[in-house]
Formats: sequence, C-alpha cells, structure tokens
Amino acid sequence: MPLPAPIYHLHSPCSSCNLAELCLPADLSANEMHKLDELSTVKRSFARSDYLYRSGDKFRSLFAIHSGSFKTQILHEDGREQVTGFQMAGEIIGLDAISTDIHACDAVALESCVVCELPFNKLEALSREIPLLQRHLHKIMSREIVRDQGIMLLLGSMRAEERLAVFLLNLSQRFAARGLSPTQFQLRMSRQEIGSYLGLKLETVSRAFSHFQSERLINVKVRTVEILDLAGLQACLNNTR
Amino acid sequence: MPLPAPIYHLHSPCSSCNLAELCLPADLSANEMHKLDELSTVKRSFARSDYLYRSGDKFRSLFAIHSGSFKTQILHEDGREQVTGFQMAGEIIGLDAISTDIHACDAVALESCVVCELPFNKLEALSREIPLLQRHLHKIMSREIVRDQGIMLLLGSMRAEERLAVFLLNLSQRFAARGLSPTQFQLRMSRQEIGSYLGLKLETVSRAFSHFQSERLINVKVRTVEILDLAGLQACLNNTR
DNA sequence: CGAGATTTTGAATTGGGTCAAGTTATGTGG
DNA sequence: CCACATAACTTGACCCAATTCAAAATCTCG
Repeated sequence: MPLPAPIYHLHSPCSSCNLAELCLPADLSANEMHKLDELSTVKRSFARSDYLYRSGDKFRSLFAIHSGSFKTQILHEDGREQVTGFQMAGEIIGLDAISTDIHACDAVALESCVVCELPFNKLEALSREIPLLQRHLHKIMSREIVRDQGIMLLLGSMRAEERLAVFLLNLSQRFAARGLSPTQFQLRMSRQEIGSYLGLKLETVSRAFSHFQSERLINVKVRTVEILDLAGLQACLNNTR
Repeated sequence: MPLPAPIYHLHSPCSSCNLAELCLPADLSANEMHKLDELSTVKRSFARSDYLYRSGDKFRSLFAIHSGSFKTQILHEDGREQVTGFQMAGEIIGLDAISTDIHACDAVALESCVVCELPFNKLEALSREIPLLQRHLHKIMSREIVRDQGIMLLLGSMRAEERLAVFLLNLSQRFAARGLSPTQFQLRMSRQEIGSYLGLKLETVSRAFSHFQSERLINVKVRTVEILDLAGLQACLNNTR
C-alpha cells in the first residue's frame, strides 16, 4: 500500500506541507515563505475511519492533507447521506465551515492520513499581508465552487455509466498530477461511498464497473483499477445518449 | 434543511447596493463605509434574457444584484445544460470565475435587473485594509460552497417531489428574508429551468406541481404560486420514502 | 481459519423519462 | 386593444434505466 506522494505545487520540500494547495505559482520572498512556514506548526495523524472533524464542530482551522485521503459527507437527519467529495494529498479541506464558523459536514479518513492544521485567523492575517496568498486563497475557494457545480451537472444530467466514467477520469487526472500512474490505482472508497457521491446505489456502481470491464475499457478487481482505454472512457461522455 | 437559508444584511438603504450581501453585520467606520461606497460606481441594467456574463468571458468583477433575478447555467458541449442556481436581489454573482479568471458559467437575466459591478481587484485591496470585509467575503464564498453541497444532497438522494418541495421552501425563505410574502409569489423561471436545476424533466416538475395542488399543499397557476401548507411541504421531506 | 463486511449478479419492480396531443399564456404587429 | 402566432404548460400512455430485493461469491482481518 504505497502512500500517495504529496507532490502538488510543492516548491519547498515540505517542512511546510501546509503550503500544498496554498503554495503560489508566483514566487514569494524568503521572508514571506518563512511566515507561511510558521503558519502551520501542528501536524496530526489519522487512522482509517477517524474523523478529521464532524458536522457541528466549531471551526478554527483549515487542513492541508499531507498524505492519505478523506471523504466528506453530509448526514441528513432522516438517515440520508451524501458524500460530497473525496480529498487527497495536497488538497485543502474545511472550506465549508467558514460560512458559519461551524463545520457543515463530516470529514472521515479513508486510510492512514497526515494533515497540517492551518489556523484560519492566522491565514487571514497573513493573506492581508501577502496579496499573492490572498488571491490564492480566493482561487482555492472558487475552485471548490466550480468543482461542486461540475458535480451538480453530473448528478443532474448524466446517466449511471457516464457518472462513473467521469469519476474514474477525474481520479486518473488527480493521480497523474501527483506523479502517480493515471491508469493503475487503488480505490480507497467502497462501492457504497462511490454510489453516494455519484447519486447511485452501490449495485448500480458495481454493474457499471462490470460493464466497463466487459467493454475492455478497464480491468477492475474490487478496489484495484486499471484503465485500459482512457479515450474510450472519455467517449462514454460524448454519446449524447 | 437541505438548502441553508441565505442571510442578507441589507441595512444601508442602497446608495451602495453593492454592499448588499457584502455588508457586514458588525459596523464599519464611516471612513470604511465611504471606501466601500466608492467600490462600485457602475450600475448596469438588463432586460429579460440578457446575459450578465457568458462562460469564457474574462473575469474582472463580481456583481451585486440590486433588483431582479438571474439564473446561472453550465452548457456542456454535447448540449446538456444544467442550471446551477437562481440568484435574487442582494446576492453576489460571479464567484466561480475567480478560480481561473474566466467565467465558468452563463448568467442570464430572468426579468428586468439592475446590478452593481464590483471590480474584484479593488474588492481584494479593500478587504486587505478592512478585516471585517475580508471575513465577510470569505463567508460569502463559503456559503456558496455549502449551498452547492446542499444541492448535491438534493440531486443525489431526493425524489422528484422532495426536490420540488425543497425548491419551494427555499424560495419562500428567500422572499421572506426580503420582506416579501413567504407564501405568495411569482416564479421567474420556466418549468424547464426548474427542471434543469432540480435534475428533472419539465413534465415531471409540472406533474409534481399538480400533485401538490391536489394534496392542497399549494395553489399553482402557471407561474403564480401560493403555499397553503408550509408544514405539509416540509413534511414531504421527512417521509423517508 | 473463520466471521463479518463488501462486492457481484440475477430477477422483479418502479419512478421518472419519453413521446404525443391538447390547452393556456404571452407577446407582437396591425 | 385585438388577433394571431409562438412559447410554455398540462396531462395521458407507454417505456426503460436504475432501484429493490435476494442470494451467492469474494475479500479482509483478527
């Protein structure tokens, strides 16, 4: 079980893993880098199924995922649950809580994880001092909005197999961005969790996997996935039913 | 409560309509208020079906809706479309574009509208000077994330009538927050647009309206809606199928 | 090794989609 | 202001993709 390497705009080695997604493309001065390094002194480890935070918790910090991956989910009182995202190394988690100072969802570790805590007060203070950081924080939040709207499109107007194809292609891209294989990877989440994320039942997810395999688009054995035909998966989406 | 109630702070009359959603709960100094007023000098009017911006446009400004309402939509190349939101007076529109400096969706006027333009550079500069403004901007962005995740829950795990009930209750709340009747209002969007937003076909939306009417939960005549039984609509959601 | 969890597969069911026809609004030009 | 054309909405009948229910296979981990 190789842990995903935390490579994502990391131009400083990683004393400041906190910088992960936050790290600016444009270079900061040494002094600015230093301040950014000081931002997150606390690193925490989590085992599979540990909660990073729970819905209702007081918000104090964002978290930069140093290694491992999480799911975020909303639990509706009537038992309905919706997985709202899967986050991996180099991504920032907790943005939903800024709105009310209370976390709006649960974040659960899907495997062993290490995260850096980014106290939000300090992050705001620093981003007043460093305009590039401010802009970057805004971009991260906006990116999350765009991502969510993409999922609305998926949930609102795609068929089961299209949804799974989008899901696999997205994972593929994200692994590639971390220097991992875009065509061979381990799923860290169950069929049930994938289904919840994609608005499908777990049986439907399983059937779609099986169908892709029979079409020779992928090889899948439980949580081991090999993409055989990226273009073919892509083509699933263009078949306007 | 799938869709969180938006909170509007319309305390200044509206020489600075720009402040609408941006206006801070905590009071700003006179000097700060003045700077905020200067932020938006440009007001623009739109007729029904005019575009406020289009997907692909260069991003320069956010917009505060002074009056009227808009829809935002993503158009997928294969013709699929998804309405991602309906925005009304006092709300800020355009947050998705910060991520790439390119607008990621279309914003279309649903009726006659007036908007205030908020140049984003200036807004960022000002929010470095005024921490309360900075925090408020962050809250607005985070609120949008939470809203979108609520819609993911709706699209991912609710049945047609539940979705429409959520939609009507959300409109009701938002009208109430503006001092309008929470039980009698005009829809500004077509069945097709509601359907796109809710991940349903227009016929399904129409049937759900008719069914609510036959259950005496609402009166509906095309775009005129009267809610007869708010609690009853709410109860639709708790019936865990 | 064995128990519980997860995944796969099959068969039957159904909620919402599709297609079609009729009705009611809306807006434009005369 | 009216007549007419067009767009929007409603309703019915039929259909199908995904869900539900069920059972067997496989995996995971103590």
